[in-house]
Amino acid sequence: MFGRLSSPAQLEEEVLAFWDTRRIFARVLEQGAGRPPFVFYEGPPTANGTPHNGHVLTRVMKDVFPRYKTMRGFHVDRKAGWDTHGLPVEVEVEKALDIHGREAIEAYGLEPFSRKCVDSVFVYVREWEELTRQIGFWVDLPKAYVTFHRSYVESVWWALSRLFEKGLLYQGHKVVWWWPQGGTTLSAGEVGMGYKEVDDPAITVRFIDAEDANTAFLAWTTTPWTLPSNVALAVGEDVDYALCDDPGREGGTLILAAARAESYGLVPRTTVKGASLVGRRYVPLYDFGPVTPTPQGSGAFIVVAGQHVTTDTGAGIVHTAPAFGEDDMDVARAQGLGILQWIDPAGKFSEGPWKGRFCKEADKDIITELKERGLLFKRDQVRHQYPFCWRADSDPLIQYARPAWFIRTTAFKDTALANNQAVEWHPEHIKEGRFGDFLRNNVDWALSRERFWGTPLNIWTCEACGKREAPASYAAMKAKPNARGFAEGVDEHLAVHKPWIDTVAWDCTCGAPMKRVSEVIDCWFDSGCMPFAQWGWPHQGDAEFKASYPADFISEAVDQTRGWFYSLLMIATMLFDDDTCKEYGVAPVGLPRPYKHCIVLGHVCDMEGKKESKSKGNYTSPNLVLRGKTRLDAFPDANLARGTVGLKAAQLPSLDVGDEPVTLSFTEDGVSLKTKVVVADVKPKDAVHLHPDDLEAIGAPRDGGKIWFRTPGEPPGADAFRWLFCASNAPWSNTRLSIRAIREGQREFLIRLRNVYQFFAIYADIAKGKGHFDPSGKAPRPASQRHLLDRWIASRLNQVVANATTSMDAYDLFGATKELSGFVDDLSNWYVRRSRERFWGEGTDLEDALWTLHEVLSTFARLIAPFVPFTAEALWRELRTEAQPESVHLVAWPDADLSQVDATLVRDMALIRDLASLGLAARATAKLKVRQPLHEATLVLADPSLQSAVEGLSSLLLDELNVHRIDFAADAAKYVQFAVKPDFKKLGKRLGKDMKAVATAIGAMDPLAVKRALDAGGVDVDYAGGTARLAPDEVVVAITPIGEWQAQASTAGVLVISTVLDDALRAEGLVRELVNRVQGLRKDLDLGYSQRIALSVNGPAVVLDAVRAHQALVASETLTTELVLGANIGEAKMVDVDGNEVFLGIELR
RNA sequence: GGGCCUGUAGCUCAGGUGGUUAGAGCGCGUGCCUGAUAAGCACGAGGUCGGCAGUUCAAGUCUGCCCAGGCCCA
Repeated sequence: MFGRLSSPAQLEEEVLAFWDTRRIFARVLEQGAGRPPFVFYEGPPTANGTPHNGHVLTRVMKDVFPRYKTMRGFHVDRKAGWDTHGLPVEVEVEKALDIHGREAIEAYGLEPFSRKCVDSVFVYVREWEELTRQIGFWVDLPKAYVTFHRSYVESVWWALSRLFEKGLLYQGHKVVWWWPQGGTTLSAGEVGMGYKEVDDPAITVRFIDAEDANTAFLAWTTTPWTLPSNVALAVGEDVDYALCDDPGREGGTLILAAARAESYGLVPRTTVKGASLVGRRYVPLYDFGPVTPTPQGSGAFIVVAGQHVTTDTGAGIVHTAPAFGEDDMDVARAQGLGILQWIDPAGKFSEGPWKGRFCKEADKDIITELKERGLLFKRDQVRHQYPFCWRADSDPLIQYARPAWFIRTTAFKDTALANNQAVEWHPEHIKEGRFGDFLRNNVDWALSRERFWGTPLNIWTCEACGKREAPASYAAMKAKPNARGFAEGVDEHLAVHKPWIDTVAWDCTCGAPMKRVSEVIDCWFDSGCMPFAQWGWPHQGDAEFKASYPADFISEAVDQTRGWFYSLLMIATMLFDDDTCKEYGVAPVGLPRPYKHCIVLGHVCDMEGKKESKSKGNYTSPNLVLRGKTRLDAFPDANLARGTVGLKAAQLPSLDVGDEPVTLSFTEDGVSLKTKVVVADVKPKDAVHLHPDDLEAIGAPRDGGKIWFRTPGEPPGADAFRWLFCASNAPWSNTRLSIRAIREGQREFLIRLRNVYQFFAIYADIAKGKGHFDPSGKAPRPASQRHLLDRWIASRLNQVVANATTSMDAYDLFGATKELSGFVDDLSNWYVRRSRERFWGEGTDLEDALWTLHEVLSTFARLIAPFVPFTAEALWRELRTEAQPESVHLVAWPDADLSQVDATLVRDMALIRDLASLGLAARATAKLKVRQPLHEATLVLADPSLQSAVEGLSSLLLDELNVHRIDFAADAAKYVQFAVKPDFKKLGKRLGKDMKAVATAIGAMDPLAVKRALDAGGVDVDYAGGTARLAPDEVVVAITPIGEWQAQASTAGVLVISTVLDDALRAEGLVRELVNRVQGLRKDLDLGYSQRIALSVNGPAVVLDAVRAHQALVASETLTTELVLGANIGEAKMVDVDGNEVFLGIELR
């Protein structure tokens, strides 16, 4: 028996259970041992948040290609990984502990804090593992690498140690968003949470020219407290600057951007280019102390050129205080300006008259003081968005330069660019666009972070002589002279973290103690070390590393361009040059490294095209797609009506349930309640509102709790989800996700395919029961001897195999899936549709049909396995023979057998399908339903040479159109008129400018005459520029129907149906109607597909006569062994047959 | 403000190297078929291919500028 396929969600659970009990994934890996490797790197996700739809996309992509390559004969190791370090982790822990800032964390204790971080990174690991399983992502979770594990940290240390030894690590300043009251850096995400609209002073200040006390530069700022730390003024080199009379100073001159003069009420006297101002010196506003020089020098108090200068606001001359702005710092670094930082980390002035005052609070006094000195030109106020601490919202954040460690990546810019050249990016534009651009503008990597939970920077400094060392491992530290302070009795992974690592010390050669710097590192550096750190290399895992470097394939979303794609490439560029490879016994990898192909994924968006985001709530939980249920926080809301559930407005379109109710319950199998979805002011993420009485009704506490939320109908399941991401558009364009879109793709592909299988299963079982079909036996006939339809579908299948293979080898997923959907359409809407009667028959043709469909389906199961692994597995399980592997994922991807491809047949069949369309359209216009047989259809082909092709396949056309005969019109002119036009593509190249004139000329000629001339070998066209002789293949002859014929036309030709009905045809039509009614009754009675019956037909003579004339047909179509006419048997039912009252009786036989 | 991407039917998307009836699915309307039924088929309505210039015999396709949206940076 061929089993029927379960509903998607159930089918998927069954397949998952099968994979588990039969260890299929493990066996796939075992089977791959010894095969050539295809290397895949998992970009580690972080498990301290729930997985969302974007992660589903990534995981699908990371699954499809390894599955494909496995089936193509490669060994694909798939080591999972978890990203566990970094600021987001700390933030989550701070939230959980309700503390914030350096002091609060230190007060809480660094040891328990780090332990909390470890717990936090795996809070949602079960959700991740469950999603990974349900979506069918095969990845080796038990062997996952974890970035905080000691072996991983020590690999990162090795990398840093190498960079240190090469002199590529240096100390400098990095401008960060700083929370002075908390003494902490905030992440970009945290800064984004704290923007408020505030009023700030906006002042324009005179900077007096050092050479000419009458001239002043005007600069504008909203942070007066940064003025004492000014070191330069920046101008745009191409910007026009105006010299104006200073209304506040007799004989004075002001310089500002010409475009801004009017807004200050100033009239330009002359203008000069910014470039001519560069190098002018000015008098510092204050003198609190010397400038701290940068490595390049300290040429402060000078006019410099800056690319960031705009003339949108202010004076078009930018006050530059590198300690308090990133652009300013960049300029300072580039120009060797030096730094002034008269604000301490607590945000207070460290020198001068305002010493001890909080920076922002000193603004007023600074302005007053400048006014007294005559330096204030104008005072305004601006209302703008300014960030505050998201936890303490009265504390403003400031941009603040902190000492930081850098990697001199700029020294590798050229190599990195060359490396990038060798990477195959999908889509291609990333190479020169987003990524190439980023590399060309490379700045040194700011490596260190003044935080707690991260890989500790492994640099130790001697307190006395300043000597520095960067040991590459824990063991190397222990081997140092008088090494001490190693954590005892602490988890080995924690021991390599703060604070335990901070006590490790040893003696310098000078005898003084060496202690570690306090910083941890950017967690992007962690992830970029993943190719070797996942194996703990070079301290361990030598064979594993060497076998898996570099990667053939990685894939992540586009936001990783500056993240993982960069860290991987830059670290590999710096560390794995040929010399290093030789030193470590790694075969030189050359370029690219460490990845060859990268698919850059677009974002998953809502139906408005907005990126799905947690805070907006404009997304659907993947669980609803996969299993139709998810857990949400329910909050009581007495404003809601009973029986309604409140969601965020943004969630409604994504949920896409329309007016249908959703079902809520407290426990998974508990009391359930159907509720209508309404909009409510829901604040938290993943939450709903519910009336307290409703909460109580389902057994939940009245003040809320976690509940189960179920959507109506069958959930689409993992394969439908995967198929959407594979087949709806190219992976790099954004996907607008909705349940509706998932279901649409599901219907078009999965359900259609499933229907074909169910059809096969029904008839294969019947035939098997009669001993007519045995898939484990030998096929009765080779494919070449079978029916045209069989040969056609085999041709199509092998074409699809060839094309899909080519596409997948080129990483063109979308192209491959388009081939597959096209094939399911061919299979369902033509092969099965036109072959139905063959499956009802018997004998060799039945066996051929069953064999063909069986072969096609089992090959197709292999073809779809990488994309929809569940459906593929279920199909394979039903179709495979005992001798074949038990899982489709243990089988090879099919090879295209081009000897089976009959390209002419494929072309001819396309023509027939086109003609069938014409016929159906003609019938529709004539209002003749298909069940009514017609005498004939007359065909005029645009290309008469195709006549024999049509004749060969005409029986298909006869059946599809229900006509008795096809005529090829001898005199085409009787039915159609001709129109001729040039083949623009062919002629355009030859004629060039004359093209238009020739087209006009030929259009004016008698089409019939042109056609005859062409038939005779060519036509001469006279036009303004002379005479052109056109060959037959340079002119397109189009035909259109003439007169009132029941005709339809396409480029293939014209098809005319005869509309004349006689009594015999009517009788035939009646019989087909009657058969249809009997089949309906059989179905109502739920009769088996091969159940024989006795049938009585009683009614008007016209019906009885018709049936009498076609007794054999009626009997065979309805499996009637006894036909009674003009009397009733059993409980006869009245049916309508074309307006006739007919009684049908059925009894089993 | 900069970079990259996108803009084609009401919606979601296809449309190598420029070539003259711009396609599909969904939705809508009409009709049909069906012993595959959680289906299927056909027909119809629906398009100034974001806008404006330019190159060309010929532009959805190439170039420039603009507009709108998305993402990443500032």
